Amino acid sequence: MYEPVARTDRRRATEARIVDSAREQFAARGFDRTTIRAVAMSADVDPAPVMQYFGSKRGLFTRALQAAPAPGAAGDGAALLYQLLAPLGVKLGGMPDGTLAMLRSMLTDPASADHAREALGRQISGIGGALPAGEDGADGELRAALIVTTMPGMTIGRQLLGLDVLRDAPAERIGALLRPAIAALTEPPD
Amino acid sequence: MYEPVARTDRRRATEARIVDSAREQFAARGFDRTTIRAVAMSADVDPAPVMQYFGSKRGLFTRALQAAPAPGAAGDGAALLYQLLAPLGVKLGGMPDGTLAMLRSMLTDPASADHAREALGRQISGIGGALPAGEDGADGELRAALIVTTMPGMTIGRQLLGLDVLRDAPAERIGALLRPAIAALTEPPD
DNA sequence: GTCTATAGACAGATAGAC
DNA sequence: GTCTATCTGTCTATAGAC
Repeated sequence: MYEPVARTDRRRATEARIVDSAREQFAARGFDRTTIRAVAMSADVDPAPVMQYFGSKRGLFTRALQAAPAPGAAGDGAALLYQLLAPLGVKLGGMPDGTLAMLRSMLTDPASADHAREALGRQISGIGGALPAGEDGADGELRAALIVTTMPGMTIGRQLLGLDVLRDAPAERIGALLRPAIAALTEPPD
Repeated sequence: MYEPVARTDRRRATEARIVDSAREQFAARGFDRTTIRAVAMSADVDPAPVMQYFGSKRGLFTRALQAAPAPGAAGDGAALLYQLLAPLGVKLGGMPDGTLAMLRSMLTDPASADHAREALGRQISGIGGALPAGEDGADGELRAALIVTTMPGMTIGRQLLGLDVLRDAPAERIGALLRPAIAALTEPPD
């Protein structure tokens, strides 16, 4: 009761350190191969408190993902162009660790797959709604899906697999090359 | 010595059944979450012979991948267009299980990552060499990489994550929409 | 040759000492 | 509140019985 603030602060700092370490490891190794023990050691704490704080390994994973802003679903036309490029990871030269953690685990961990499906689905709906519909009934959602899936494709090649050609290329160059391709998908087929 | 053929045939048939089950499971769950036990049960054999036949879990995984033809590196111009579309999984409406197994595991299993890196690298080199170089020195390899990484991106969305929009769309439609986008990447920037 | 039984390792989670 | 020690379960891999 005499130093509640200091104690709470220490606790918060420790939690933050654990979450940071966890996010790095989840991004680097995926959910399954990341161990509570390794995270604790990296954060310089013991494994027991980690369980105490977050309840379970999955709880820690969820917290690590939450720290990174989930790709939103801005709806208006102005946000469209931003949505086309920013999520591609081109602007910042790389996706944040939280997103990488989700991408890394989405193919092997069902919960991560659900998370990814929902996040990508939101992006597809947002972009698809803003795309002009083709006269032949071609709905924009499919074109939006193809645009959106370009993000994980390139991010996987560039950051997760580390393909030399993609990793060495400056972000602006990639953006410049990608822009006309995305534009082609934006316009309805004739 | 009296029925060597029949015995060998039985053995071959059993091995084939095991490899088929393994390929399905590796494609569905990835390397880590696939267990020898589950594969054996699915193939209706006991786990012990599986180890006897393939030496290790990794050996079984390798065999399961080998069964599927690795994306080749055909070099001439005629193969280029085929390389652009066939690996996209559009033609056949889906990638074979062996490829899905590799894709599923490449983000969490280092050996699978190496395999994927090499396979994609071959495709990039093959296509990049055939692409016309830009006058500003923009090399074709980067554009080839962006073309090639479209494959895992779309396949992940369509088959591994199972995004509704992509899964429900007919393959020809996807191909038709993708063609102009790929064409935009094929031509050097001005 | 095929299968039962087990060894050995390592994970997540928990209970109790300090 | 923090950590040591342990429990429980699951896996790969191996050795030995039939």
